[in-house]
Amino acid sequence: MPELPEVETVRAGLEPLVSGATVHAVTVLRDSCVRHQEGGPSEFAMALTGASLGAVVRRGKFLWFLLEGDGAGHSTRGLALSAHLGMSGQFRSFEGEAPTPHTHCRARLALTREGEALTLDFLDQRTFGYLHVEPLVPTADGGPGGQGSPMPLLPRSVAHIARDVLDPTADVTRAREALRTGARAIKGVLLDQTAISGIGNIYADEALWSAAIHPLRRADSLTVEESARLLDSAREVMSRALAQGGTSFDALYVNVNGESGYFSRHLAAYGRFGEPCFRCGTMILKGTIGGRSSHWCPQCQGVSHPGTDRD
DNA sequence: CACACGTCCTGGTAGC
DNA sequence: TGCTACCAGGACGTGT
Repeated sequence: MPELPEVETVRAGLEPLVSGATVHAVTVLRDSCVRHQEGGPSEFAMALTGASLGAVVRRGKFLWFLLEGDGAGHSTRGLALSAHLGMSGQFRSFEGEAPTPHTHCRARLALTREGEALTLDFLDQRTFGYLHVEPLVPTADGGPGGQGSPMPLLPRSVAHIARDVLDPTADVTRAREALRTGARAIKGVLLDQTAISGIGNIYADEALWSAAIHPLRRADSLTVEESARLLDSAREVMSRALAQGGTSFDALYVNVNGESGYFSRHLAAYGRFGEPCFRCGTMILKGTIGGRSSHWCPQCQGVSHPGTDRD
């Protein structure tokens, strides 16, 4: 599942490829992939046709292409092509003549770049991903919209998403406080993209293991030191994955199971149920927290309810 | 207001 | 062998 490191790798791969290209045809092969487009597939195609693609920007797991120039009889300035990869989304590109679309291809953009044909396919086996064209709105703090952004604007659907773990302009104090606010389990807060973004189920478990914090700890039971440690752990785990992801797979080919970068990752908690903890040798436990599978070491991530309960 | 939980969907796999 | 039931995951809408 693409989390921040994968999405950033995709963004970095897409930008030099499509920046400056013009859309001349749009084919939606599965309507639900544009379900967030109010006017449906026809509006999506209409909005995009004739537009030029500019910078490719990312915040957390959200990705968007800034639109430039004029679409079919209308200006596309102030609009973005937003993309979310969901669990299995990926982009694939073809120069020259494009092959028959893959079974999982949900939409195809026919582009022209420097007079050459370029095809950009959006594939998504499990269909949680989506594309839509939407207006840009100002960021709340006037800061840059995200990684790769030249301006303080965000797609409307991303406006409520917090700055991500690796965003150098993120307010660290604020992020630390967000992590120790509320009665929820800390794991739930890590997955809440409005608190801090970019963390998915796998890296949430990894960050908690690394920081030696139980996933069921109440967020507001964390000390200032613990939330700082957790944020540092999340950042470290994500940046290590990014460094690895950037070199271990083709930027535009993130496999459905993330096979090219995913399984080669060094995971200490996620998926290691019954295996010995790398720190203390205790068997890693597995359970469901907030409807998500969770993995933790009962020894070194010990206490889920400090002062009352020992897990 | 804060939070829990069901929902969307597909394909791989465990189990019969 | 072939079938079914179940599970995984991100984000959001709805219910408490």
